Amino acid sequence: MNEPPRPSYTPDTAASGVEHALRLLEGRWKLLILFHLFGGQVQRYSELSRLIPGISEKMLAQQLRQLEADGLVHRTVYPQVPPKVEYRLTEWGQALCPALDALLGWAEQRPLAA
Amino acid sequence: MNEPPRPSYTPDTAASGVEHALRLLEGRWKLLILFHLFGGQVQRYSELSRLIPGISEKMLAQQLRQLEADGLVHRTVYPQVPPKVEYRLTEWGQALCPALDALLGWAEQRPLAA
DNA sequence: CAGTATCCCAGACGATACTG
DNA sequence: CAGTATCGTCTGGGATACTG
Repeated sequence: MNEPPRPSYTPDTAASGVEHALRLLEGRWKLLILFHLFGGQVQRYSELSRLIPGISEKMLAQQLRQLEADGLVHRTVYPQVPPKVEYRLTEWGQALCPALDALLGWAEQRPLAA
Repeated sequence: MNEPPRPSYTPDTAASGVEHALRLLEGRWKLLILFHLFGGQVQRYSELSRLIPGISEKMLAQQLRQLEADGLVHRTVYPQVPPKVEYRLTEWGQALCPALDALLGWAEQRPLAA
């Protein structure tokens, strides 16, 4: 039999690191937003609003601001009328893709309901 | 230059999958608990309570029940006095380890404060 | 030892209206 | 178009006390 996977880090150090990281992704909407920006996609505010049904304008704006403040998303404002704002991932934001891919793989391994 | 990583899945399918998976890990404590069970570790309630400073008994019990209901943690009750209950990860729970490892790697890549 | 029960609060989230 | 402002609700989580 094979041993269960053992993390290379210690629980204490890892906990603080991942916990902090997970904080940045918390909430109902952030992952959804990020998914629509993966692969270098550039989206406008209204486009994201359309792509994510059910999100309110308040939440979309709020979550985008937080993602921006946390360094995951880059916001570009074009000073024109009507206004135009584009969102894209930062490099660090893009780097999240493999991790979420792994998480998705895990989700798919889920055994049928116990 | 290299292209940004492009997920193999579409945002729509992936979003529902990862979103659902992330739901199981939501909250302030679940990751901490899981970390202390990785590598096949078996812990008692009181031990977890000691290992995770700041968690209230209510939250520890509540989160453990949810992890159990979600199929991540296995709970063993020894019918004796005083009571003894042990917690360990299920196979699926152990399978989460690489994904969190990836997430930790991402967290460490974080650029210095913008 | 391993929990439950109860009360309480802050913040997450939603709906709607308004604005540069 | 891309947001803010305001209000109300719901739930995650903390503190404390009690129990089989």
